[in-house]
Amino acid sequence: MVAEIVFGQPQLMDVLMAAGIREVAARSGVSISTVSRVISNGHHVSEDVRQRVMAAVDELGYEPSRVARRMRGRPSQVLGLVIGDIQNPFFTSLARAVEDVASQNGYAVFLCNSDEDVRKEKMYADLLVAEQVAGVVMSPTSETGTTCTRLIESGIPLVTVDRRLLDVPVPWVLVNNEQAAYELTSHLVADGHRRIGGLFGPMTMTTGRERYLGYARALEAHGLPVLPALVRSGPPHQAEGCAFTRELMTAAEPPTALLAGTNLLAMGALLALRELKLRIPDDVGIAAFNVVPAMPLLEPQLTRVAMPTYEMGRIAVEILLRLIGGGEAPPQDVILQAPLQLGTSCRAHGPEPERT
Amino acid sequence: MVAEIVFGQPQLMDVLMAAGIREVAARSGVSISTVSRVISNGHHVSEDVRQRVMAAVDELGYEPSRVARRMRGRPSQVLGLVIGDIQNPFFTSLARAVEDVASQNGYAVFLCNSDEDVRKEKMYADLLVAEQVAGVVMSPTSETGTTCTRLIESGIPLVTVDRRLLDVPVPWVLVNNEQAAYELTSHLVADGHRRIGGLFGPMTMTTGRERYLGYARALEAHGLPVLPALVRSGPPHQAEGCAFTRELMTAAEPPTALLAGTNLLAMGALLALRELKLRIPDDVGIAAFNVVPAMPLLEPQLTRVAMPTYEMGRIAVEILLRLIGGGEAPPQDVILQAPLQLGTSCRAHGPEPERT
DNA sequence: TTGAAAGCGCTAACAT
DNA sequence: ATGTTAGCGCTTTCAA
Repeated sequence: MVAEIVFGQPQLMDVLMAAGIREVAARSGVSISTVSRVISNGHHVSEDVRQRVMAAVDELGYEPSRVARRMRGRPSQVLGLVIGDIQNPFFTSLARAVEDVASQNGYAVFLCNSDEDVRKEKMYADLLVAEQVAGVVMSPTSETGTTCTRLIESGIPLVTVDRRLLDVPVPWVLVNNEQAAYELTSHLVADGHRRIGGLFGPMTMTTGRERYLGYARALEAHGLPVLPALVRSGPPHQAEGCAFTRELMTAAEPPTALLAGTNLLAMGALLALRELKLRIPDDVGIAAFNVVPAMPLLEPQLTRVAMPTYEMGRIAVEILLRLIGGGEAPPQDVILQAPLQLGTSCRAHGPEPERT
Repeated sequence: MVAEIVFGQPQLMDVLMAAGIREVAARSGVSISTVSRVISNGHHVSEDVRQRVMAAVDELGYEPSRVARRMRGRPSQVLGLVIGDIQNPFFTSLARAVEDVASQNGYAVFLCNSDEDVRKEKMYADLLVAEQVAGVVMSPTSETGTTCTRLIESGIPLVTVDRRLLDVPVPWVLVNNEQAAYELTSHLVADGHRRIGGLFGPMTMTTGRERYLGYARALEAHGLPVLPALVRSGPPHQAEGCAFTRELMTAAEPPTALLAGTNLLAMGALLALRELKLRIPDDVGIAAFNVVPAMPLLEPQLTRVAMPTYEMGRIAVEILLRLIGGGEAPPQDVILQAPLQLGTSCRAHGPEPERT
């Protein structure tokens, strides 16, 4: 009340220019350190002063500069998210989870698409250091943490999702890839398939390798051979899913079913099968990792393991925040289960193909 | 060469600790201001010194703190992207474009999901001010720029995409919504439909209103009445698309075709039609704005206008960067065309429904 | 061409 | 409980 009169009518101008801590101090008649105390923790300030300062803050629409705070070594309120491609539905959902948990805790997040390119990933990792982010969630392109050395040296907490780094001790959040692949493959076998093609991501990544191992282990467990001719591995994109499927299905002895190791490989496979006029599941069975958003519209429904993408993102950030807070107990690595969901895409065949 | 000897062997330690400008200065035997000049613009430094400094930069793995630079009022290398929901495929594609162009120009981008919630949008707008971002791309939730006042006062350039702000002069990038809706509707009419239902986003947003206007104008142009009973408007989500479609199709006099005003409304409509066991296009025709990623897998292919989402994002950032650079010519608003793509989802009906 | 010094907006010792 | 002061890592006058 009184203050308004004492300080004349600078309101109009002050509101126009983004006010700093000094303006707030002047307006409430205290020093800037008192203002800092009020807005930082509120300790060691009389109620009277607190009120006056908060009033000035409101009137001036003051917001402390997060940049200046970071300069003072305060943990910044910013996280980095490094993923392959936000357009991959798997990462889209993950990103949403990360942003949700981050914003709930007052953090903003940098979106970084690596395109599975090590150089771009390193560029972003270094940028995040330069931006002094408080922590990073990453789905790394390579199994070695070479892109993250500077990040790690800087002491910035890092958590990986979906994939692991093998040479640095970084907490991770994954699904049980091998088991999920084992279950999917076993399901196809139980449905009567004997020649099962496998489409996988690169064997240089934990995901591709582990899923392949689950596939191979399942075949062996059922006394079936693992035929290299039926296995394809490469960049986990739609184009490769298409190409691999065309190759496999137009070979002399095509498989009777396919296991698609990622969502985009599955998308590509479905497109190729349509192009080849092969019906699902009559001509070929298919089971897949992960799903696409339009899943409910597809006919038939795919038998699949549903990746807990949102959960993975949520948990990763929670671990990260604990690390940033200087967590007491060392945060654990986390393995989530990816539940098998039955569709109608791999109906049992007879041991001999039925002639029509 | 010489420097390596002169300065002993601090390499090991220096590399471990993230080096600052001081370490670089010490190592190259110059002052920090010289180092700054070298890494900033390179002006007014002798070639000899430049070389020495760059060598030290390399050896120490020095990267200037982007935070400290921002403190000095330098335009930061950070953009903000405020969208409804990264999980909406429309925004996913937009975000990818924004990140692409941004990273090509050395910018990082904050991902901000507003959930079409004015309060969350304002929270983010203020946060972006506090982070001193260089500019913001926003798809605003409201037609009034109330959430952006502080942003605008701070002089941070803003460009809106897909939607416009009516009360503040902010450049925008849109598609010609009214024309696109007109074309889609005309197409349905040409295919023999007389009762065409319309599903739209909120009429409080430019997109919803303009698309409704195009729909209404097309009906009138063909001598058809605009029946409020056949029009629904609400949050442009899948759930509403479902609910609206159920309402319309189970009414006493259901429409013979639907116009879906957004991608998620279309998704919902397709789900509801499947649930109601209505076949497309035999039982009901449908035409839609925008597409879903799994579009190529859908049967039948939808007649639709393809939103140039990536283009919109790209152009928005280009305008933004020009504004940040203090562009000479005032950047124009941009209207993109959304091309009509024909599918088989609205096949002509006879004037009288055929009984089976 | 180079260096010394001020200061961006804030926080955290250290005084009072 | 409050104020004074010294920086955080850089850029940028201003001198030399």
